[in-house]
Amino acid sequence: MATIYEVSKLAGVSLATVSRVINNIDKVKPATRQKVLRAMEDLNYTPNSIAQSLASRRSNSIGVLIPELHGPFFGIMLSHIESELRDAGKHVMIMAGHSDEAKEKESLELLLSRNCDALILHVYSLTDEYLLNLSKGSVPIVLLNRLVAGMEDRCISLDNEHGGYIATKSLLELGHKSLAYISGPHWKVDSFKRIRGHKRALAEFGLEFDQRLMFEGTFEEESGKLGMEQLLQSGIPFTGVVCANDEMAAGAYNTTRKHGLKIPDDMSIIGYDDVAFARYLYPKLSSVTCHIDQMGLMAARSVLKYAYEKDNAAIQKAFKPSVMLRASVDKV
Amino acid sequence: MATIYEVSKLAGVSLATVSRVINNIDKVKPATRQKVLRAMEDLNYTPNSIAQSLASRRSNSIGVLIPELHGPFFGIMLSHIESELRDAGKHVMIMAGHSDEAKEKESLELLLSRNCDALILHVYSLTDEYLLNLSKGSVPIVLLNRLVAGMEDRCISLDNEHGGYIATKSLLELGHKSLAYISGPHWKVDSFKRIRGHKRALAEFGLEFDQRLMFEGTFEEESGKLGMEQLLQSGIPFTGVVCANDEMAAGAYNTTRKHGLKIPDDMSIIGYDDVAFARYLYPKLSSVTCHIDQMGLMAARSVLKYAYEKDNAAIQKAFKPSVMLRASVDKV
DNA sequence: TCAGAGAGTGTAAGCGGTTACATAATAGCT
DNA sequence: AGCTATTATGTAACCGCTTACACTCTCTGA
Repeated sequence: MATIYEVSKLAGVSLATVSRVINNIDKVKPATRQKVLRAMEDLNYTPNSIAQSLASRRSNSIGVLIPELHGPFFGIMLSHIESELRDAGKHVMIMAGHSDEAKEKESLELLLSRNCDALILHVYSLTDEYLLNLSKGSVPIVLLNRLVAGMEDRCISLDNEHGGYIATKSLLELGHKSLAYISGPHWKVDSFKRIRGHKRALAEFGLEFDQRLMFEGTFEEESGKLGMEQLLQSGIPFTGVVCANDEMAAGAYNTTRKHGLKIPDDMSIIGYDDVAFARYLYPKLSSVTCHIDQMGLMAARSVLKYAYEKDNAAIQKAFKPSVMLRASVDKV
Repeated sequence: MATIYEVSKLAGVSLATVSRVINNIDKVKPATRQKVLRAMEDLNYTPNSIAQSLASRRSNSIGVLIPELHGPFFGIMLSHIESELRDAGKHVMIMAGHSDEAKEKESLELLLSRNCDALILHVYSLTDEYLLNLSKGSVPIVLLNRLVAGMEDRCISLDNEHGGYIATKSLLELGHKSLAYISGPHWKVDSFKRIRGHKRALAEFGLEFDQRLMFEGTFEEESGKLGMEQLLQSGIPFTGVVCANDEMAAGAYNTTRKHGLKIPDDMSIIGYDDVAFARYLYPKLSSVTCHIDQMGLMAARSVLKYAYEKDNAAIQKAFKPSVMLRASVDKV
């Protein structure tokens, strides 16, 4: 790999001038610029971005820490973050935190030690306190799907309580009087809030929450199957089930059919997240759409604003999910 | 951020000694090591990996270039690459190439300029020649889902012709005599090879290939719908359809139902890739599984072998897809 | 007792750039 | 032409770390 030194020698100018040409800063006489470009071309030179980063204490790269690299949810988010930043000439360093405190911390430190200009964090295990403290450092951080007091302007958040509320409400409005709920792990704050919304909707319609119609799943398809199985066997009658994500809803479909029940005639089902495959299911799954593409986009824009002072695009911080009703639900 | 210099001053030793402690190389007297560790702790010091990388010309990071960040396929692959490498203390820099030559090249150069110790490339637009040339450079590269002559030992490849062959064959073995095919874009080599396998299976069973039963889709659900629509309207009778991926199969499900046909009674459908949601569909979608998890794993191991001389795990280079028959197909 | 070996540590020259500051070249004006 | 204000370029000190090499101490064994 050629270095800037070789370029400067070939072009007959100083290191500084080459650097100026590379970075397009300061004025360089057109003729000189040409000589340098020519030399760069001849040597097939690419600046070493590590060296640039060390010297300039900037890296043009944004660290992104998400729970997992797979899954329909994160992929979309990542994809939008990347394309927006790439269009702005920045690039992303992606790491997975696996919802594990040690790993999240380790990844975070690595991203920092790599001179990331900013960080987009979608983390579960790190505490509010830790994040708040981090946000006081010199590297701008943006939080995804989280709202931490004291740094609201850096949070792209989603109102999970509202999501749980509208999911349940949309079924109640169809006349359902008894609903089951398949939730995610209770310790996850997202799960917890959705449940709260569920209860609020029930209360609003004058219905009692029945603990026996609540199943705690894992967000995986298998637990949707299992949950539906247990709910049906409980003997408590219900005409609809609200699932805390689409995978579990897919599992619920499976069990429902196995019991000879028709969707939506005998059982209305609604999911959450509205991932791509919700529309592939038959009947098409109703779901709560979380605007993950938009959230990704806004995280990217926030970074452009806070880390690079590019303040030309509107930024939405707080998102409210909305319901997509499809063939999986019906009047009772 | 504290620097190595401050640590050395606080510990009362030289920079070199601190560096030795950090990297665990050479012998350092236990007492000295303690002093250094103590100082590091006190200053809450983390080595600046950019500087480490520049000085050592190594980065402990592997560049990964894939077509897209979203989609069920790439997510799984990425996920496996990342976890294997992470277990080995390495980390990944991920970029998306968007199947566009300019972007792929640009991303590649960025990864190189970031001192990546090795590269895992899943690219479509770069030519064999370019890749072969690249592989002669000093940075080890591993190719995913591609076989380039002259660098076979660096290729993790998948036999797409065979995949197309077994997909079709599995339907023919069930007694089908007339099959339609919904393919991906013909210019993509993967699509092309699968079609070739399809034709080979037909020939083997003494069946003529009928161009009118071939639809060129885009690998997206919508084109599966559209393709099935056109195929059904063509008037040529067929009892099964082979789809070049699962998304299009999902689309085909949709259209098939709309026409009042039952799956698998009236129409057998098989997909390709065997992504997660194939099992969520009803009836469960038969598919060709590509072992993408394994391919990701092997790519990671190859990197460990070629870039870090870790040669302890077996590496499989060539993969053959296999058929997963589920409820979406039946005897005719 | 002393040379030689080995262990432990320090010195200083990079790695490939950026950038404040100094200096040289040119342009603009009287 | 002469002087100043700009503009263009060069010089050299970093950025934070690694590492070849030199050096200083023990510790052996003859």
